[in-house]
Amino acid sequence: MTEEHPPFHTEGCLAVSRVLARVGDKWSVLIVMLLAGGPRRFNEMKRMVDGISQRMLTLTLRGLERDGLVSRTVFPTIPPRVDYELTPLGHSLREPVMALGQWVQANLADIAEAQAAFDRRGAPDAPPEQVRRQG
Amino acid sequence: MTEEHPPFHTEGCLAVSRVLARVGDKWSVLIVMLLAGGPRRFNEMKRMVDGISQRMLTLTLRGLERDGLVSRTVFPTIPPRVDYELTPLGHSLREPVMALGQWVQANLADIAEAQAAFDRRGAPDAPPEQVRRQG
DNA sequence: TAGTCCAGGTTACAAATCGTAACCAACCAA
DNA sequence: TTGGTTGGTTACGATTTGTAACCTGGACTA
Repeated sequence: MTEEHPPFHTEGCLAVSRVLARVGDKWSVLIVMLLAGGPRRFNEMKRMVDGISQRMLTLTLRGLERDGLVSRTVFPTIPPRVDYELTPLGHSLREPVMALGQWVQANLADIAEAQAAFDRRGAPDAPPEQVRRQG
Repeated sequence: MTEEHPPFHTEGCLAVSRVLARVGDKWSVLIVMLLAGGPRRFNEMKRMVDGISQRMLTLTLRGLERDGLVSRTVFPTIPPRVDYELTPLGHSLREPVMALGQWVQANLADIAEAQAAFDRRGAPDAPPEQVRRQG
């Protein structure tokens, strides 16, 4: 006990990680970047994000809307029309998300290489775990 | 046809979103931030990240190791000792992750308020999907 | 001598989530 | 009447996540 609470262990960091997991998931990022260019309709986005299903698009948009990052506007026409748009909060998210995106792009090769090396190590047979330090 | 490829739809953005989903998941972020302070042992991390299970810690660390963000050092002692440490690549990730973290912290209140408003609007007795179990 | 512990993992199994496809509502065109 | 539109929702199988139990293997203990 009397354990000093590490700085990353505070509720702040926990909340951060929760929100990060939400805004950082595969589809959310793509949708935020897509909406960064302006409001879009549902099916328009479905076509653009190619690979996403109606269900996942709905769920992702609901999540973003719930977090206040995206606004949803329904036009009571037939057939229905629904516009999605980044809120100011959503727009402010663009910057850090793009920073992360740029990091990924800049290090994509390193990551791919590390993955290949890791898979090479683990796949063929049981390689000896190398001890690099003394304990 | 009107099949113009939108800018965010390139393979680059797809790879970015894939890696982002990996490094941006709930546990990975906490672990990267935790290891930012220096190398740690397995159980030490398990205690610090409170709420994570052995399995998820193992899986998350394996994923980070595979991506070249974390290095794993085994000491062949009894009982065993394993140190995890951020690689230079992992350290370089700190910056954009913390930027995103700062955005989240700065907008935590807005997000919470938006969530509350959304839940109030939508379903007084049908909460969407938030944490239902608590440890 | 057996029993227990430790650290770090793995496995078995339940619960939640993702993904795919089908269906629905309301109205218009043919 | 049938078919087509848009924006969803539901059903259901496939992944992924989470929980709990077990394992190793020498040291400590009774």
